[in-house]
Amino acid sequence: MRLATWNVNSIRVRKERVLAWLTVQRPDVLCLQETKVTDEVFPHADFAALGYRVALSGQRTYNGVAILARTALKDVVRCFDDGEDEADARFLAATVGQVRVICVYVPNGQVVGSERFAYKLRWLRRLRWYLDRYHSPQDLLALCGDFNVAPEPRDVHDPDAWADTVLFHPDARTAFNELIAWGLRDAIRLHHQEGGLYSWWDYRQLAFPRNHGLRIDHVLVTAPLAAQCTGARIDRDARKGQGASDHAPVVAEFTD
DNA sequence: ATGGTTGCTTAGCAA
Repeated sequence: MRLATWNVNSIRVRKERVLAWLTVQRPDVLCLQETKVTDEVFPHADFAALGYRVALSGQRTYNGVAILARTALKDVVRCFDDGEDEADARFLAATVGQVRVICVYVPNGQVVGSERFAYKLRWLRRLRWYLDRYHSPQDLLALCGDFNVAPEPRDVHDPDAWADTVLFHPDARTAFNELIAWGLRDAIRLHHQEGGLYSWWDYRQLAFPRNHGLRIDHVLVTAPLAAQCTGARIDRDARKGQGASDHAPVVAEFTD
């Protein structure tokens, strides 16, 4: 199984690029974030033509997540079901084959100390609660998406400069680590230990050509799924050129 | 210290 995650920053603007990427990469599962469209507007037919089925939790203007798969998507869930009001479409889970796939778009947090940052930390804790409540670390489970957290200094081009920002703040890293501590492995780190592997580059200041990036998009897997993980990579090429998302896809491979 | 870019929506916000 080939599993990928990609923050596309508007499926409307990125549709042709995503279709072209699917045609070449042929993942079995693709998790999308920031689709920015309601479910009625999502271009189902274009993906169906490439052989993909779709599970959606969409929203106008902001957020929006989707899971594309070449086989059936079963037992679709769209919220934590923890009793809290949730206006944002940031969570989507579905079973593909034997694997439970969870697609998340973790809140960015905007500014450290803001209400949005508190919401980000709270959201990560709710995600941990969801795993405790509905899953076991022994499940075949992949938690994929844009976490808006770079876990370690080697995941940030300039850790000192980014330490006070929402993407690399100690509180965000702690919340992320508490999620990992439930029983998850970072698919990229199962296979690559070097720094300089980034999944997001700001549109501004020529950040991409300078490789001023951060690794904030992740495929996190339970131990049983980690045992089946034969490789992982970030497709930096997908960030190149005009009309690219500011994120690159993360791809992981598993034996069946 | 600030700005810079993109997308959605139309001047300002979110990222």
